[in-house]
Amino acid sequence: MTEPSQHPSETLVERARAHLRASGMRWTPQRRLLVEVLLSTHGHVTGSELVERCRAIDPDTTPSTVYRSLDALEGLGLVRHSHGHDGVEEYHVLPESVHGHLRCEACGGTWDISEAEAQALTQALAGARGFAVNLSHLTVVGRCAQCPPVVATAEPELADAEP
Amino acid sequence: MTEPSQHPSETLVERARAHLRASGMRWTPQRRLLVEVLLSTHGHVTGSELVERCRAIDPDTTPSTVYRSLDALEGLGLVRHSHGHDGVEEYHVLPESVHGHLRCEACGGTWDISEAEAQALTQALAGARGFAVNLSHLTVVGRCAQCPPVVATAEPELADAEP
DNA sequence: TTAAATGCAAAGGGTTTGCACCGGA
DNA sequence: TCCGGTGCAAACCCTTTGCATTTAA
Repeated sequence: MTEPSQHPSETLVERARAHLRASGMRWTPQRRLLVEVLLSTHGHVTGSELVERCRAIDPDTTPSTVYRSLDALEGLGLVRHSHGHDGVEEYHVLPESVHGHLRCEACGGTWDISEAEAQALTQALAGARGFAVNLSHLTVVGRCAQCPPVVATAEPELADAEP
Repeated sequence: MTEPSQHPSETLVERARAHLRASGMRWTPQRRLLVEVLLSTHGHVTGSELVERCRAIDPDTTPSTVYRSLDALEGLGLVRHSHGHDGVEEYHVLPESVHGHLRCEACGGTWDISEAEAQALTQALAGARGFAVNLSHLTVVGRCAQCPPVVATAEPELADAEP
């Protein structure tokens, strides 16, 4: 995976263009902008965030174009979407390797979960149920090491009132 | 309308009422209906599904009331919500035990994941990262044993074009 | 040339909110 | 009585769609 001369993302933009054109789709300024924004993105972004970011660069950006382009790019496998913490669609870019996500519900931080790290889960489920985990759709929510643990939720506990 | 019957849900409705009243909240026909609908619910329901189901029984049901009551009940710990497959909020009732969910992306079936079953994952993440998994927010997507495995996604593979 | 993409504006679906009235406790 | 709840309608947010126009190839 060594790119000889240029910025890695430079190459990726190039590839995105090639992919689009190879599929009979067109390489437009709007799509180029979107691809660049996507490539400058670390973890996940929601559709509306992408609209914003594109607009920050080109104020003429239109939501419909962004969403349609996102669709197109997704069809080519350049981006993928999953469901986010609040039920918002989230896109993430170029999954070089299949991985899941970890999100801290306190600080909002996110990290990747590698296949190796998820192995404990995938194997457990495969063994017990014959269930094949789709790692790219896995988001694990909880508390990261930096955030204080939950402070005794003071919960009514309806279900356990039973003697 | 007080049946001295011993349907388990009968008891739970009673408890829900007690909980509400203990918190200074009121027990209204609308809330009673919602609680009954919730208790007759197996897995998860979306807010709008709940609105529908309530409307099926009482056509005068109003969305705003349902959502507000859902909020109230959630505040008491009687229901919990998580994010669903398409990013829709999903409620599930009375989590007697904390558990996650398993969803087959082919047949749409869902199952619970017990703490024991998730232990492999939670321990792995706790050990490696000090991350405390919130099991009730865990949804694992994949293929169940009954559904055929994915048939070679024929994916463009942008990220790794050549060896 | 010519079909694909764009931009606009309007629709859509689920959820939320403001406000006056209603009704549990 | 009194404050929480209800109902209605309108607002909202994000996303999608129809259609005429533009534009990449």
